[in-house]
Amino acid sequence: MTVKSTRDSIVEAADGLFYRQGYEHTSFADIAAAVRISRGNFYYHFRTKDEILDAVIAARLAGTRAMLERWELEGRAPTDRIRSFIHILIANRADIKRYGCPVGTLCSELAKLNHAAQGEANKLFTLFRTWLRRQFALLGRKDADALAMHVLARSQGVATLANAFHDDRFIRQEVEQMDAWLDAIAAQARAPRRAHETGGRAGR
Amino acid sequence: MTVKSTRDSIVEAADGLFYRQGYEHTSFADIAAAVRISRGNFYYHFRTKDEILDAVIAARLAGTRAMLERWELEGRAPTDRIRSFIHILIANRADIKRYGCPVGTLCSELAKLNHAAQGEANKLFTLFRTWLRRQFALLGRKDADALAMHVLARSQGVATLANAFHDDRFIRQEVEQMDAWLDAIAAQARAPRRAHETGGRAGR
DNA sequence: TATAGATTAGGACGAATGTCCAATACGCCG
DNA sequence: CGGCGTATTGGACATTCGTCCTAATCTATA
Repeated sequence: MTVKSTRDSIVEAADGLFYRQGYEHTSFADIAAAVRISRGNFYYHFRTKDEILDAVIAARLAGTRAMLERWELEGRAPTDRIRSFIHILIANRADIKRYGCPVGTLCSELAKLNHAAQGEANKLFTLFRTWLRRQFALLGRKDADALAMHVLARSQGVATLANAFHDDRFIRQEVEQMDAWLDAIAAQARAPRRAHETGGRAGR
Repeated sequence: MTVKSTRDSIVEAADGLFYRQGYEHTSFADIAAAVRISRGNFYYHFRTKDEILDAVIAARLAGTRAMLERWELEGRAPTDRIRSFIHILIANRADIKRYGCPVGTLCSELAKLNHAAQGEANKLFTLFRTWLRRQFALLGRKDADALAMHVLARSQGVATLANAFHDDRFIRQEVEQMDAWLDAIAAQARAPRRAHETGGRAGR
């Protein structure tokens, strides 16, 4: 890996600042100061703030895709892979407590701003959604999409509350529950005849 | 009810704008225009933007307290009351799809701004949390707080994803699941000896 | 009606913002 | 070395922001 280009440095710094301070609250000056370049140079690479946002979202999409591919290779069973997803709540708990979920908070902010990049940002969610859906489908679930949305939603909720209450134990508690829930799904996949036992359309 | 005072009109308009556009993205001029008063008059009632935010949060806290008391009176059994909470997702689904949860999005934004009013805004969550906890405690649950946080988290997650995907069916689906989950809890409350059957520390 | 206090209007202020440009420095190839 | 395209600099710009002040208007009481 060669030396980072200025453009990449800008995107990287903007990414972090957008996450920690929000998109609108981050100024050109903030990013330029973080990269230690002048605002003029900044303008050479990106003509508008929206362009930076587009680049940041594109970078996040690429990063997410790479991460999902990694999980796909590392996890043998689909349940292992889904667990990889659930456990980012643990791995990133320090940041989540302080800044919430990078995806959820960005999409929420852009929705309020009615920003043109809303659609692109939401693709981050879609990426996780389709990936999770495939994993559940591999477990033979007809309701794979509903399950994927369910896992996504619970993770989002945990992130939001962990952010508000700065509560570490709560995160672990909820992750434990989601693990148990996932175990039940895995058990159903091995003995599909008794799937009705746990009730609920989405396999709870 | 007499004519609304100017101050109350300001708080009401600011409340709506903060919800729909976000706190930072809403300017003095926006609020003044919504109330149809001059910025000078505005300044007479509130000297800083933070003061308006404080007033809006105070109003929301009062409104929430009143709503919880109403639910307390209307619902005979604790499960009925908890269901009242869950079903605001349905009642407010139009707004939630467009702007997310008023509490969650405000707290998230203030966290990123590292705003002084974070603590007050989080009290909105605490209000729901303690109220839900009491309901679960009335059902004889030792893990009432964990259950309260669980319900809160799931609602937050549903709101966030409904906002991102503008999905109505998803909301109904998840509410159905939460209803079923609540029914199981109610059944356990009636037959507490078999509570271990559904497993999970938080009574899943 | 006169007067004091509360309310409203409209504009001024500096700071910060996103955007843009002209001038300079750098690095590679002839 | 000379020249050319890329990269970088620092500052100019109009606008908007939150904040603040003064003058005018309304309202109620004496």
